Amino acid sequence: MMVKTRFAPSPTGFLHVGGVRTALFAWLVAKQAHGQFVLRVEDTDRNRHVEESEQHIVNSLDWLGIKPDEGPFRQSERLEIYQLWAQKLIKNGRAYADTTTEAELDKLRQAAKDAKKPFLFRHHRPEKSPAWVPGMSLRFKSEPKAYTWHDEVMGDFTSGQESIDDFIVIKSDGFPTYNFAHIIDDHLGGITHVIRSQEFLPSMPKFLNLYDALKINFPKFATLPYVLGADGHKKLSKRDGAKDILDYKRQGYLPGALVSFLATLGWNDGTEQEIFSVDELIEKFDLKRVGHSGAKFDEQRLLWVNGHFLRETPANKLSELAEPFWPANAKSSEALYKTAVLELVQERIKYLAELPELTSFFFEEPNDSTIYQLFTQPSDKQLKKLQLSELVTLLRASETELADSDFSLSDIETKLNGLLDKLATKPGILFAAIRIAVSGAKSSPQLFGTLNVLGKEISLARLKHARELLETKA
RNA sequence: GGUCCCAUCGUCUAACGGUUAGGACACCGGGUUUUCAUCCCGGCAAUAGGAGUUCGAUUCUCCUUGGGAUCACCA
Repeated sequence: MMVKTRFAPSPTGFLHVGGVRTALFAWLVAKQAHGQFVLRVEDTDRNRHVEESEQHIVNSLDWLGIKPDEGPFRQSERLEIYQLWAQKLIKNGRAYADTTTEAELDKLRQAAKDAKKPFLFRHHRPEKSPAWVPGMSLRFKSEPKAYTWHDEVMGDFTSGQESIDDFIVIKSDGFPTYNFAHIIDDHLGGITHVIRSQEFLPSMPKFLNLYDALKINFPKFATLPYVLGADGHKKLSKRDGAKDILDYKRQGYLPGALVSFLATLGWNDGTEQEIFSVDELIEKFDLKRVGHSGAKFDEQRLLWVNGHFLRETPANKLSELAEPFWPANAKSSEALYKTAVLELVQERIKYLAELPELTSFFFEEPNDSTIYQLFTQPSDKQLKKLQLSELVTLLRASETELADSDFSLSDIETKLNGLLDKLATKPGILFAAIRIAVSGAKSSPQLFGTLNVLGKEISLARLKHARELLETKA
């Protein structure tokens, strides 16, 4: 039988890393078995429905390369199907119209709570209920029994009849509940592996009871532990500030990095490998090696993974990816120039949205007061010992020396190393001074490359400008 | 409260019942003869507690503690 998995989000907002990981694992299971992956939108709650949500979910998965083979299906478009199965249930005496009001329900629940007893609706089943017609809610008539089942991740479970109860299958608005619809859709869709997060585990017995009533065979189940928020120990949720997965796209994270990071959040292959390509994941992923406990979402680690992927990206590909991230004043710059700049910062950039702060001085003159401040209050210990007049001398000498250079990388190196000997000064001093003059930044990419990319004209002009700045203040 | 799930460095995690409890992120230190970064080397740092089974327990069992989920006409 062909393996078929699904991801079934409800369109109530954006997708966050927790949801994405569930989708990823389901997708990996399908791809590994050369099976199919289905996207199903569980839009049966009209109150919580968010219009743009479905498109957002599709876009998110698409960005990550998690492409559905089928779907997106919408449950809201399959109402007749659920009606049909509901009738089947009624015919078999396994569902009844429920006319209990909300107030009555509250009262029953409160009474159970006061008595410190669990609330079970089946203890309050009406003796006889009216024939079910649309506009009424329909409740499943459970037949409590013990169950034993296997979970591909968590192992074997047993449950007693105390955890089985009657529950609503069709709401009074005519829409099915999750509890009902997902079972029918999975069955009709030929889903072989139901992979979902932990919050559904306590509901398993009642699901199983419904499978039985519907005469549907159990699929395989796989329960994934939670992804937890970084701050607390609670499951990641939008309420607690979980980020939209597309925020990572906007920040210049690479989909491959997210995928690798998310895959290893709760799973590993037993080796010491830390970074995985998608192909490796498809080959190596194994539900049996998914951990049982929740995993905190650690942005630091994601940052590291992303930096790794960024460094591995070929130059031409990186240029393409970086295009939307350049600072505004880079617009008029030539592609060749930007590529050269990018090459210089590639090893230090963690996410592409850092590009402006890392590269701004390549596109605009550094700020005078920043330069002045860096010279007068340097963080560098060696620089700190120098008088302004000494700095002026260093800068002037650099100008003279570089005026003769053809500004090739090797010549810049030769000239400046030569100057080091001439002035009998330390690289830590001379090069730091040049760096500040030219970049107005306390750190920058390697100096010779920076000068080379900036070019002779600009480099010399900035050296001169910085020197004059110091002279007027000296 | 009932039911259920979980428990190894700060974090992600590894360890056929036998290891100096391993790796990675973060942090700290050193090196790669300019800074930062990369890369390399090194350091810090963990089996929640208690019983039991066993020659031997991170690993199996039970209890305690702690954390979490769930008990909706939400999914």
